[in-house]
Amino acid sequence: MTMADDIAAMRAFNRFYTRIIGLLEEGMHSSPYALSEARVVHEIGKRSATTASELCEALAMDRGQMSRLVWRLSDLGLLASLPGADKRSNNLALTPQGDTVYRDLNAASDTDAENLLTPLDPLGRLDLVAAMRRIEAILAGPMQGGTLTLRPPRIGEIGQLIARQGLLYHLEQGWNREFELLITRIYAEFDAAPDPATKALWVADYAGELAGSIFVLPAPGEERTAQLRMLYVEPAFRGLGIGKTLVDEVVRFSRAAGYRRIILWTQDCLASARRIYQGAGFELVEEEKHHSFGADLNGQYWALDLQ
Amino acid sequence: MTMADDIAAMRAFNRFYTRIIGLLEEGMHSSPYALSEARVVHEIGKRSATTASELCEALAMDRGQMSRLVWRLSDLGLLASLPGADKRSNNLALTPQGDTVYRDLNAASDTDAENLLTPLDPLGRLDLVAAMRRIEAILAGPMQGGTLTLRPPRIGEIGQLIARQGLLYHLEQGWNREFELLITRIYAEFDAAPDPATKALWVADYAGELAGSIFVLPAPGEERTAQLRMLYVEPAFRGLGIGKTLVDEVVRFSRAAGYRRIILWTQDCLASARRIYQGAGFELVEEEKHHSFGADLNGQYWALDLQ
DNA sequence: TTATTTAGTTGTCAAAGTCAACTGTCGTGG
DNA sequence: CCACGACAGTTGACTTTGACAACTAAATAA
Repeated sequence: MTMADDIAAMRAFNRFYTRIIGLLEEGMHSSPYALSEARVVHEIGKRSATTASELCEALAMDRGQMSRLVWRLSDLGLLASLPGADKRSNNLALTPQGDTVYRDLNAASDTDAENLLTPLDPLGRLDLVAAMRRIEAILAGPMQGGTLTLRPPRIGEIGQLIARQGLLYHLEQGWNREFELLITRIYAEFDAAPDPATKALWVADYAGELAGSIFVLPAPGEERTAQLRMLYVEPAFRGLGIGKTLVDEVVRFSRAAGYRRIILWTQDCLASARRIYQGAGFELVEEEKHHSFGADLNGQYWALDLQ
Repeated sequence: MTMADDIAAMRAFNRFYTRIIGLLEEGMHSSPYALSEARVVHEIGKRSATTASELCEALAMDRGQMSRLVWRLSDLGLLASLPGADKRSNNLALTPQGDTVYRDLNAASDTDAENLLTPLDPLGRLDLVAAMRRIEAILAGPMQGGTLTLRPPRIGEIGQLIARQGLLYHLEQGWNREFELLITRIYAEFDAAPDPATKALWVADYAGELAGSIFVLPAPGEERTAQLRMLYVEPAFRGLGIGKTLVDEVVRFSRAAGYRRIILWTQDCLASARRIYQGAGFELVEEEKHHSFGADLNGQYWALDLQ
């Protein structure tokens, strides 16, 4: 996929979605309030109290226009402006009537959105929302206020983990489909491994997006030793401490499950992973050159003794 | 994920993307042409020749507005209107100067889009474009003019196939993660199977979207017998003959590879798949009740003799 | 033939958006 | 402390956009 193709696809989507947004705004037309009025009411309702200049900022509107809009909405009784500490600006808030208008507008927008969603089958809805979330996450950059939760994988996410890691290491490290095959086997083995009390897989869920994962299971042939595998963090969510959280969780779980030692295998080209292992107390046990996934690699065995 | 969550996510995306589109249109401001003029030039350039009413239709504009716009653009020398067979309407086309303006506007829009794409890492770009394609495919419904191609899977697509089928059959049939585990193993086995001349996996690519897949490999323990597995078509792309195309390709390949017989295993609850197998000449060999994937199922063995 | 639809033009308005000048108010550096 | 620049908001004058209706002329249907 070349840059020109990407640009063409993006422009096609922009044209397409401009129409969708146009359709949704058309719906607003039936309300007695103009679009800009509705946008202002919505914005104030969301923040519950602001100043005019903040509204200009948020809605990308002219100050003059905003001034007149505030007047009109105040005349209509939807808006109250009390002078604040700073006598240059007024604190704007919705009156009770304004609040009902806000709710009405919200309800109308909700049904508009619902009308787009209802004709879809459940899978389509799931996909649509996931794609929208993804676009936001990618274009807005690492979100500020997301919450991180570790949870077991949902159905379909094992496949996603395989797909993402196969693609990711192909792009970042140039590894070929041998690697995708390997991790497909690894995940199949994990699922097939017997005792659920000694193994666990966590998905890092950051603001609803799949941001990373890790799993741990008994190391083959070694007593009371756990094997940490498949640590991975989405590029878009790096630098948020997700990798550390995942490894810490594995260590916590392994202790609780009665393991005495955790081992792992990684490659020295994966620098940020190595830093996380070091930070968690792992120590390098052995190194070994090998040729895999179409690349010359330096495999590393790390271990952590749990007292 | 409830409907209310989906609606909230969709509205959040709409607000977000309204801003993005606003930013892109801002870029247009630097050009000497107004937004509506640019849009008309772009639309005519795309179709190379049209009438005013078609433009109104395509751009959702008022006829009066369009009439004046056409006049202005004609005055500026960008547009030529020759009377057509129907003397009520004029055929509109860009003059050479109009065409250069069209190209300039296009180039400007391209760089605007490029500016959004360049800060992204390759994976982010890939994801973004894929997500945009997906939204278009879902909201626009089955596209009319897409081309279907069968091709080998790209890196990362095996994982996608696992994810999609795991999720799909969970939603449609209520199957649990046992099924996802099974197909993870099946794909791992396929990849591990030895001779590449007797096995093949196809991905159905419809207009750039992953629309379905299938694979074939030697049946274990039976001489010169092929096993067809994992036929699947995305719900959004059903009714386009993709399933039939995939099965036909398997039959063609199996013949060419010297197989004498193709067998497959399916469940009777998968009605549309059964119809495709019947259409390709397969015959039901045996049925067997079993409990798998958290459901009571009726497994069916089908076979096709290749003369 | 007449009636109706379709394509396009023109006039009139209101709303939306732009620009610049203007009044107060705030905060800071000399 | 006070002069000055920055900031919040207002107002006037303007352009652009969009919406609606009345109109002409050609095409099409009854």
